[in-house]
Amino acid sequence: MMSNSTDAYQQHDHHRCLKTALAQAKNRCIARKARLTPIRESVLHLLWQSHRPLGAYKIIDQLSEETGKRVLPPTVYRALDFLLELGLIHRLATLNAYIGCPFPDSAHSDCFLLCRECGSVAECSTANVNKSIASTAEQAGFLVESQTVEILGLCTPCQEKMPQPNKAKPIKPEADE
Amino acid sequence: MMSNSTDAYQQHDHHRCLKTALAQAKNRCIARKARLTPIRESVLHLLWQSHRPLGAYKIIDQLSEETGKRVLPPTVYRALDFLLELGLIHRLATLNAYIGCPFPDSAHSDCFLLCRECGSVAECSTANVNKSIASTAEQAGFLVESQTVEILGLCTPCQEKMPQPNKAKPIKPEADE
DNA sequence: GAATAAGTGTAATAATATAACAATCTTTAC
DNA sequence: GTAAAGATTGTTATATTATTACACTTATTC
Ligand SMILES: [Zn+2]
Ligand SMILES: [Zn+2]
Ligand SMILES: [Zn+2]
Ligand SMILES: [Zn+2]
Repeated sequence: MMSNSTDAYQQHDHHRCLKTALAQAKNRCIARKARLTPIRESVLHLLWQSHRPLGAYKIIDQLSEETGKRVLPPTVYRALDFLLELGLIHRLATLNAYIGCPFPDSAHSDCFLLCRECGSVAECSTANVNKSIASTAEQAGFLVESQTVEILGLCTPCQEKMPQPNKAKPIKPEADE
Repeated sequence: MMSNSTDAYQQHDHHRCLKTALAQAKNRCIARKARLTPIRESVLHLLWQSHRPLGAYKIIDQLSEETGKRVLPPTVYRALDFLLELGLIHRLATLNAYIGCPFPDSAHSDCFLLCRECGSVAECSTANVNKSIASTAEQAGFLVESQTVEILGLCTPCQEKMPQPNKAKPIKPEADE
C-alpha cells in the first residue's frame, strides 16, 4: 500500500514534500507539454503549504494577499482545473476542497483519509479497496470508470489526544470565547 | 451483498419501491418518535419518484409546483436534514444531490453506483468494501468513523446501449441542436 | 512578423447551502 | 382546558462554491 499517512499527520520535513511536489509537477508539465505558469505554480504551492486541503475561496484570498491585487474566482478555478487535469491535485468531494497529490506519477485510484480533528488528509493507493470495489460493481453488472473514496475519522495523533473511548466525554473546561 | 441494482437500472415495479420506502419511513419515525410531517413526506416522495438523485433546488422547484406556492430553501433543507438524520435518504457528495435509501432498516455503510449515462444510482452494502477500507485505514493508523464511496460508471443496460469497446467511437449522426 | 493558440482579466451570474428570527402548530404538564 | 414548552414552518437575507461570456494579453507556430 502506498500512503503518505506518516507524513501527513505528524511532524516531518514538510519542506521536502513541497520540493518534491513542485519538482514532480515540473516534470509532468514537460512530459505533457503543458505550461506551469506563475499562477498555476502559486496555486500548487499554496495547496502544498500543508497536508490540509484548501477551499477554492481560501486560495483566492491567500493569492490575493500574496500578490497584493484582487484575484478573481475564474483565475483560481482555471488553475485548479489545469492541476486536476494533470493529476497534480485532487478535489475532495465531501469537503469541496483541494489538496496536492503526493503520487502524481503513479497511476492510482484515490482513497483519502480525512482527519476530522486536525483537518489533515492522507492519500492511499490500495489494491484491496480497488479490488473490492471492482468486485462489488461486477456483481451488480456495473462498469467502473472512476471512484471516490473518502474516509472520515481520526488520525493516530488525534486519536491519542482524544478522550478515551468507553469513558464519558469530559466536559471541556475551556470557555468557548 | 445487499443491492438494489437490478431495480435501479431496469424496468421494474417502481410503485412498490415507493410504497415500501414510505412504509419503512413511517415505521422508522414511529420507532424514533419523530414526525413525518407533510413537507417531509413530500420530499421523501419526490426523492422516490425514480432512482435518480435530485438536487435540493430541483426539489424546491417540484415542491413549489406541486403545492402552488413558493417553497423556500430552508424548508427543503430542513426536511432533507431530517430525512438524512433518520437514515431515510442519502446525500451524494459527488453530485450534490439526494436519493432515497432502499435499506433504511439495515445498518449499512453506503456504497453507491452512479450511472453517468442514465443518471440512476444503486446502493450496495458490501462487507468486502468495508473490510478493505477498514484494513487500509488500520495500516495507516487511522480510525474510521464514516466513509463515502461513490462509484461512477455505466450500469448494465447503458453498457449495452453504448458503442462497443475497442472500436472507434462512431461519430453521432444526429445534430447537436 | 502575422496568424494562431493558450492563458489571463473582468463582470456577471448560477448553483448549493445556511443563519437568524418570527410565527405557528404540537405536545406536555398542570 | 389551558398555559408553557418544544418542535416545526415561514421569511428575509446572506454565505459558499462554481461557471459563463467576452475582452485582452502573452506565447507559439509558421
Ligand atoms: Zn508534508
Ligand atoms: Zn488528525
Ligand atoms: Zn424502483
Ligand atoms: Zn445507466
